[in-house]
Amino acid sequence: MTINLKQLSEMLGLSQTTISRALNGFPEVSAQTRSRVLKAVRETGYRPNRAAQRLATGRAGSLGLVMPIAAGVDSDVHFGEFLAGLGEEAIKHDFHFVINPSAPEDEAGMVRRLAASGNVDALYIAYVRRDDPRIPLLHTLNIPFMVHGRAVDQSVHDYPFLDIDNTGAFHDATRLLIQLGHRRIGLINGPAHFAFAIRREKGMKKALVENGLPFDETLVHHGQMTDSFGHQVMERLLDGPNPPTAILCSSTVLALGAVRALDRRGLKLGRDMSLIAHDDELPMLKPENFSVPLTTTRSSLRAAGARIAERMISRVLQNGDPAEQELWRTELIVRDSTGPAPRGH
Amino acid sequence: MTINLKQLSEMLGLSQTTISRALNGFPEVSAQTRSRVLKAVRETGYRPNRAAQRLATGRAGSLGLVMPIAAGVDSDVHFGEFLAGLGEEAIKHDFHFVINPSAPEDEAGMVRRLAASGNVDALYIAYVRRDDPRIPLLHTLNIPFMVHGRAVDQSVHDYPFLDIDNTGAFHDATRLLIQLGHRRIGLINGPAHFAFAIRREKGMKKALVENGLPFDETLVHHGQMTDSFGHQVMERLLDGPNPPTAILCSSTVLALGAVRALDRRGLKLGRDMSLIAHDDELPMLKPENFSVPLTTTRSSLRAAGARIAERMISRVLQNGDPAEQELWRTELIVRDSTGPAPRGH
DNA sequence: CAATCCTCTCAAAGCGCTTTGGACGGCTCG
DNA sequence: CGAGCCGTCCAAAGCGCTTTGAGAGGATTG
Repeated sequence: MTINLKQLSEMLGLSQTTISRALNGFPEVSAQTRSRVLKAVRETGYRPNRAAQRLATGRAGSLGLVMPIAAGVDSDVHFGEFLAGLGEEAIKHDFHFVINPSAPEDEAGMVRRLAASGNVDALYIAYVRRDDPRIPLLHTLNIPFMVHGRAVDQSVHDYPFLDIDNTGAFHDATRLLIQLGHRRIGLINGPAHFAFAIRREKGMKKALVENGLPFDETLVHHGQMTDSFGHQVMERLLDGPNPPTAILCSSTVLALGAVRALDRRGLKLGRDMSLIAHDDELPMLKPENFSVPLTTTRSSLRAAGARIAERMISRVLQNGDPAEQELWRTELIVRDSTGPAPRGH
Repeated sequence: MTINLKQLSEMLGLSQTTISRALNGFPEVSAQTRSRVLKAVRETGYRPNRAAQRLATGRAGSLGLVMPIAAGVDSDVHFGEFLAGLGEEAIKHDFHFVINPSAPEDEAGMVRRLAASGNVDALYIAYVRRDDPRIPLLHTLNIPFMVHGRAVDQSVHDYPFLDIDNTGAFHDATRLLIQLGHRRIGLINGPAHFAFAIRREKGMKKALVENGLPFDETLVHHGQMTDSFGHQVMERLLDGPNPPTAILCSSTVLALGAVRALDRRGLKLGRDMSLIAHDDELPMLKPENFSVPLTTTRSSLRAAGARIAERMISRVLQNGDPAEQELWRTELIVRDSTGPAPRGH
């Protein structure tokens, strides 16, 4: 139903070439012709067919991402926030994104198919694992890509990524707790196979070791970043033989559950228990709005999304970014959920 | 770098036609040839170029959605959950989706462009307004579409949608509160221009009227569905001259903030104040995990996403769905956040 | 044994765009 | 005045696939 180039060219008595050039800003079209074309486009509502455009040019303004999904698997709150950042930037350059849902176990296959399908200009991957097979795979695939995060033990190093300094963040947070006199510190972390979780644990461990404190594995728990998991772990820790006096949480969502467990027992945050959470700046859950405002390590997930889109797009448009690697430091924001360790410990 | 049909056909000494047919399951290819082709495909990693496929067939297995986005606008937690449902179903049919970010004020324009661009087979719209201009627009656009929700005052009625019975949900919830003896009931709702918010308010009003109770506008508040807004409204209501004894919340996220306001004042949920929230089944925030488990009107957003994908795909594949309209009833799940109205009221 | 029917394969057209390699006037310049 | 140039425009090729219409060869039929 929608009009195409050929029809438009017949209407105007011009060649398809001229119209194409007029639309794409080539200089060899007279001003008069160009405005005639633009007027006709406005009136007819003509839009170039993207598939044809892509076939002809090899690119069509789209970023690809694979979204891990499965019937039983929970969706991730952080995904929406990240997408918002990505979109915010993409819209400036008239890019859209193609989301391919994929079973978690087939992510590598989906990446490969997405790249070969030829309908994305660049690829994005996240939820990086320790030694993520997708990274070497992408290297062989000959398509621009960006990694959100970075692998831990891997021979491949020269790939473009944006990551936050997870180790540094949790190192700093732990050090603050130690300075406040805490000796037993718990960690409620994300799933153990994710690189960010590995690094956060590492940062915590490092600070403990630097200060001559033991690292107690029983205080560390990995799982889904949900309210329920935070609650469950906190309960378990409090019921343990020798509960910690401070807790690190990998997300404010986990903190939500953890705090609830404290409330239920009448324990006061910042006095009976200190807590520092990592804050991705989810708009629906602000650390300053907790009953006791939360001390956090802060880094905007949305800003990361925007930056990643920016870099992918500039690579696609050939404006550089030769495998640049970016590591963002997080901010340690001290609020009321941290306080001196209770006596008797 | 990736191999194409022509190269593959030369490798095998077969025509492109035969390979295409072998791959797409046409009967007129001998079993032997077919398996030879499949073997070669496996070995070379050949994938048909989607853009070419789309150009040739007119379809390419993609659903389009526009995502409202802007620099200052918060991302919506519910979006990710919905997307999960959509993806879960899409993957079964090897569909992907194309997300076009759009400034909220240009959503109609983006819908039009997306339809004309020809790179989606069907369109999805959500965040329906009272009299949403996108619906009549889609009607003229000659592309399959699905509306999540439905408009309120609109001359156009014959479009395919999936909606939940928002009026019924809040009617039932309100009736329960009235039966428990509540006379003053507050409502913390989503943004006032959204159809779902309008219907929820209507449902509440209806129950009040049916029971001869007055509808007090000062107890109704509209805004972003965030923790902060829930908290802010609850504080304001409690500080008012004649506070309600029960509250309806349009989301568990709003309830989160509202409950926090109650906790801060030492008010006990289910005793000093009753609360019913609408529950979209966000995995990160379960009503049964609140300090006092929440009574809710429940409906799975994820299931809605899956169903919408299913219907769009079946329309694209010509398997029917002649403008079918679906209205899902919600379940009223009674937990501990509702109780008899306190005496003295 | 010729006529017919399958079975399997192919060449070529076409989807809607971009881009290459001219072509055609009207200028300027020596 | 003819060579060269510039400003505009165009015809046609090509992107990688699907699909139409046909053909070659072998099997089946009367």
